[in-house]
Amino acid sequence: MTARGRKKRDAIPQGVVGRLPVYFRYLTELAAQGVDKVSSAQLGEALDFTAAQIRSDLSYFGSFGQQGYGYNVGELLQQVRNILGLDKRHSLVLVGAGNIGKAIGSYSWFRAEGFIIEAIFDIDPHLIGNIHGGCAIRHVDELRQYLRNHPTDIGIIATPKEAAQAICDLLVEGGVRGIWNFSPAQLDVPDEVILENIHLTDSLLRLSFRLSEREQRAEGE
Amino acid sequence: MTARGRKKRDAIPQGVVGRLPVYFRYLTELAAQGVDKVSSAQLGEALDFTAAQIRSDLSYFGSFGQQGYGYNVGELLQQVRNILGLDKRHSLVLVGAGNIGKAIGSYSWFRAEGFIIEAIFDIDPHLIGNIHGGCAIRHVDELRQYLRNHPTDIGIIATPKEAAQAICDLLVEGGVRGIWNFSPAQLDVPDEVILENIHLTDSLLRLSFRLSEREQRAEGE
DNA sequence: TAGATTGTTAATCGATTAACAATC
DNA sequence: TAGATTGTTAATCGATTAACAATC
Repeated sequence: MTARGRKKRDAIPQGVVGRLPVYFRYLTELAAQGVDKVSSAQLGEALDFTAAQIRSDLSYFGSFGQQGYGYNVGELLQQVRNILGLDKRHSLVLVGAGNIGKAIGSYSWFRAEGFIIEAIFDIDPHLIGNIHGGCAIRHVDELRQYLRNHPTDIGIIATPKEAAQAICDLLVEGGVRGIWNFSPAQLDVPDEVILENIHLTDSLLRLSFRLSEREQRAEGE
Repeated sequence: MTARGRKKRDAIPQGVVGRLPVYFRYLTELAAQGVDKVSSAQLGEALDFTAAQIRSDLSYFGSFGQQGYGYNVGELLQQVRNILGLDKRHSLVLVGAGNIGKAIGSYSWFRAEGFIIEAIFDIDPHLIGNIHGGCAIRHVDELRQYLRNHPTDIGIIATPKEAAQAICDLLVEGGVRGIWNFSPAQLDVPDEVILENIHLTDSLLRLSFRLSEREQRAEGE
């Protein structure tokens, strides 16, 4: 089966999807430094993967290198950008204008890469009308109507846990194709909607686990 | 090899570590609902894992169930809490009091579970002295001295990318055992320090990737 | 006791890596 | 051309799952 053949048929494994952004970040850095050539061995060294894994990952999407040379940084970066969907503009709505919502809304990287927050919603009457990053904050009651009039790719959920599923349902009903969830809730979405979670507490618990694992190992010795 | 034998010897696989916080979250919910019994089949159904995987995961740490009955929710939750290290208090410092830093600092869940932010640092003179969550913000120049006087378990990095590695080095030198990194930087830490990243941009890129993957699949049909 | 469900072993599946022919 | 490095195949490794004896 050819690489191109695989592209349309099989789903890309989780592991590969997880590494693509890492490649993107590093290639961006190399490009900024003016490096114009890189081999899979060099990439592997820098990112702590094996060279074989990098070549294997990239081959899911095509043949971007040249035997005896390696990869052209600018060209590979462009390919990875396209693979990640950064050649398209994405429209977003942000629900929840609390601390996390504000932090997300003010991250300029997103906008620079084509992820445009078109509207912000909150339930707190005191916040309504405030301008945040060029966006007026609207009442969450307007969300349904807004989505009817403004087709939206991605809904960001930055509400408390209790509100998250209801907001998620509204977003799905309103036709978003992806949900970026910052609440600690375990959300239910239909198969056709992509759910990506940032579970801060899970992350801290993994860290905590590994700390005690280390401790116990140290004691055991 | 017995389960208890494994505990001290082998490292716990990534996958298991990733699922433990999910078990913890769901068991907490069950306990709050007053449920007192649960089987691996029921857990699997609710969390979308196989029953065998849940039993296998738990068996790394011991035998917490009873044949013919299942698991006692309260008891299992307590065990998982201990496994995750939630039976210990953890001291933290937060570096970076911008939007993300403020969001993290105001998450009350952390404190409730024993993760206490003891000090906050920033480089902006305008912020120094401000009180945030009961903590005065100090200048980052004091970080080294602070860590000398206050042994600290975990350092949180919520600075811009450019400052992250330098802060990381200071934290490591100051003796923290874990780093919780919110900057987009790819940090270098020595083997004995645990690094846990929240890479927001990677998360958004994974979502973006899966959206275009879907699109292309839809077109292909 | 009969029914249910654990903890663990063996079988399966999938992902990673080593090796190498192809070729720049 | 000789040296280097790709893309891919086959071998290896590890994680998941099915099955079941043990037993509450």
